[in-house]
Amino acid sequence: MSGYQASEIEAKWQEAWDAAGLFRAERVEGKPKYYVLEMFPYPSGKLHIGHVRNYTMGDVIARYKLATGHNVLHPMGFDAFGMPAENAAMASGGHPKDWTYGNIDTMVEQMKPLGLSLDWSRMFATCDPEYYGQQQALFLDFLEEGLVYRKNAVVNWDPVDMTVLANEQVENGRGWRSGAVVERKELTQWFFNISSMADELLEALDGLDNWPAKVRLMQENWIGKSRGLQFDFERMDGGEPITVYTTRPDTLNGASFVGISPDHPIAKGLEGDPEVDAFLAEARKGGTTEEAIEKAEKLGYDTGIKVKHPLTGAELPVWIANFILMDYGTGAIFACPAHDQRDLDFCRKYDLPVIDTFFALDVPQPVESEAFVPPKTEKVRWVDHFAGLDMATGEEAIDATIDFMEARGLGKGVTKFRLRDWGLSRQRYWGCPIPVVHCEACGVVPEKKENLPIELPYDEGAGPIDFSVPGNPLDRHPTWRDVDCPACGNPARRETDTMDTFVDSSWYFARFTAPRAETPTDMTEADYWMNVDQYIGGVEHAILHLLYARFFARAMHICGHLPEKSKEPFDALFTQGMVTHAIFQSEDAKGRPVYHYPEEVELRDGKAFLKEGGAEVEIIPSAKMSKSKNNVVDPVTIIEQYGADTARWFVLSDSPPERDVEWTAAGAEAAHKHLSRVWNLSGRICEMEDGAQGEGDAALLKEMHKTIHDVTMGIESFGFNAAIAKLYAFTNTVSKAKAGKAALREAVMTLAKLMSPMTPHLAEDIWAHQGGEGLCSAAPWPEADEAMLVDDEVVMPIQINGKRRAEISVPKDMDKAEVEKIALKHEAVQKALDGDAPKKVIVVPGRIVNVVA
RNA sequence: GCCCGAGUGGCGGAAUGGUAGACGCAGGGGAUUCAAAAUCCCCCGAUGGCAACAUCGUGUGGGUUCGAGUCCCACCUCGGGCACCA
Repeated sequence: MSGYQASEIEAKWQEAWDAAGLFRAERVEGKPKYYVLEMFPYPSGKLHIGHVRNYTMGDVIARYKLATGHNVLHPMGFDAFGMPAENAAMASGGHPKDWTYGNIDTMVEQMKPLGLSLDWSRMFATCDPEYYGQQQALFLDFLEEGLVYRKNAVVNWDPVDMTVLANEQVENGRGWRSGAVVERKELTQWFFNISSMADELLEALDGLDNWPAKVRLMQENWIGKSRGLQFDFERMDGGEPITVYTTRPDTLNGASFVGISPDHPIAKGLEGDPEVDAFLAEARKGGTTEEAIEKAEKLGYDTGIKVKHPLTGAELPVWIANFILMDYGTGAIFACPAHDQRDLDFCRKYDLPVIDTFFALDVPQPVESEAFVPPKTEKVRWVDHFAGLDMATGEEAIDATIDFMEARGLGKGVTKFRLRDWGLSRQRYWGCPIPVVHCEACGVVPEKKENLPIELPYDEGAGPIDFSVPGNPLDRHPTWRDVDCPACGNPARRETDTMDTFVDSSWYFARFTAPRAETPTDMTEADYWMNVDQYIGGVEHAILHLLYARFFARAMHICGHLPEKSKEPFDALFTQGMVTHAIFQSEDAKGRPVYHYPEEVELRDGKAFLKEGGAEVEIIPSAKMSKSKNNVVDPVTIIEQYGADTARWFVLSDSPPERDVEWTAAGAEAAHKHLSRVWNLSGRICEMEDGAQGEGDAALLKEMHKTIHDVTMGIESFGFNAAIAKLYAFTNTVSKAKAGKAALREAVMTLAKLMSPMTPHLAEDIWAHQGGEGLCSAAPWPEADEAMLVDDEVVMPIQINGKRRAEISVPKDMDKAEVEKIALKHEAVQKALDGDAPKKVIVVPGRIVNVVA
């Protein structure tokens, strides 16, 4: 035997699985199904080791479920629309479509050698017209149900390039290409009415027991349900009252001004005044992200308008402030600087009054430069509170205030959500066209379904699809825009905006259940395969993607494309960490950083040296892989060097799956050595003489059952690293066991089966060598014998005052009193007690004894 | 700025509120070898001690508990998200 040759083994078994059609998913009524899905990749060009980890995790689950008798659906596709394809076209010419499909081919080619148990027959890319045509059909259905509508919203506007920018294209408030200061500009856009489901999406989080608590919490905060007070400020000049919404009505006494958004109708009404225009222009500078708005310098403009405080009758000025969002509440607030840091900074800057409305119980200090913002559950002392409160918490005061205002007809308790409607229009080429037509006579007209898909124009060669000029090529296309109105037949213009790529990824999981259907889904298939039993992906998608998909599933149910049970489409969610890698960095003569590829570097005693020249380089550990830092590990290289099983084993072995894992060459080497060890072990067992039982048979069997139990639990609970640790330990046990051939053969075949979800090729090879029946991948999962899991004797540590001082070995079932008696007789305990009686003795059966002296 | 996580030996990490450091890497010692590679065996948190053992030790500071890596409060550092990156 020549040793473990991964490349030969892996190709051979992949062919065998293919030939057996092992991973082809077909609906079998009555057979329990299991749908495993990893978030599908963006076709960036090359497979990343992070993908390998992600898909291996899903594969472990898929293969395990196959072995436990499930009909497994494990599909793969590509999230193929998006900006990088246009950026590539901008940088080096070519067409986004060619770039994208080229990348998909490469990535599929790189993915196949990993031996993933995927049903490749179901593969699609979201840029396939067959897919996005169905997405257009969904859009039309949503439109009919009132789930899509048009309104104005702000975008990042580059005033030099005259184009809309993505947040990513805004760097420090400036356009990435032009360098011009970005402005916030309003545009009419399409919106999904996700806020109409805000309460439902919030309530349903409670039912998602198999989602990480942190994701549910993040979504809860994002939806941001709040109860507050909505009320009017009368204008002294008799104009339309200003309606404000506040979540802190209890601080109404401390109001020092009323603030309105630069996009508020009153602010717009003042446009034309050069001073106002100048301020609004200034206030609209910068990007649209909440982060940019929060961090921007707080600016205000006194409109000169005065309003009357509804309770005190005091006159308050109305200011336009750049940090007030038109999208949240009513776009108008009252500011209470004493109890809000942002308001306080603003008031100090513009010399507005600061009025304390409550003080801490112990030291009543007036607010100076720091706002007093205690938790809403803390009792504070109120100053002349209108509802007659003296000592009360913020929560109590808020309720009392709302009651007080409602009773007098001055305001209304209102529940609002932070969640905004989902703007889906993108002024870009490489996305799903929005299937509507603008007609002068008929207005916005939906396309007829029989005209779908509305395909993107390809226009081979140079020409209309040109990215050397800023803006959307569809918008300047000479012919694509021109259509006849589907309603009246007169000349009209096609909508040139395309859909947000989040739309593409909001229903692909449903499409996988019937990827070639002539409608978005096939209800028979959807009813059988849905829901996704286990969804796996990065935490970075905790909010947007997962919330949008939840909305889409509900919307699809309303339109009859998904069953009721799929309103929550993902039964269980797991969020995995990234794969990181050290950066090897030195400096050039001018002190600029130079990054070295891992293969250029040699490691000795924890230090890194250049292979060429031998100079020492700095090691920066655990950095996110990035092309510009030269620390990307290419899975293809790893597979060529060690094989897919080694790569799979390594990415699962060291770190817990939800955390980042650091790729190290030493770790990969070690994983490969271990797999060789197992392979050799199997070989040695094959060559043994038949016959005699070994003295270690019973002990080996016992360890085997414990390992089955631990590994099974490990896989079920996503503790892959811990499961692998048990497999290491069991390998050591088997190789040291003084057992007969039959027992060893059973042990190593069990080891192979337990390893098969992680290292399926190696497992298959060992299975065949040991004469296993059929394919290892198709063999049933072993079951642990409960009787084998318990030891008759247990070692119990004895603590004295919480510190471990001794241990005793007692029968497993010995009762507490007996254990206590033995423990107290122990010399260490006797010594500690020094003749006194113990104050207390705690015996936790089978675990520990603690003597309090 | 706001929301959510994470922090344990030289390193990756293990540990239903119950013996902190399983398992792996690196390192040290030994066996084998003419020698090396490969392989196999043993040791391996810090400090003190020949040793038995003792003290300290899970980012920092407090707290709850017979007992805290685990629960609570405050803080520090790093990571994710902030609605047009996917």
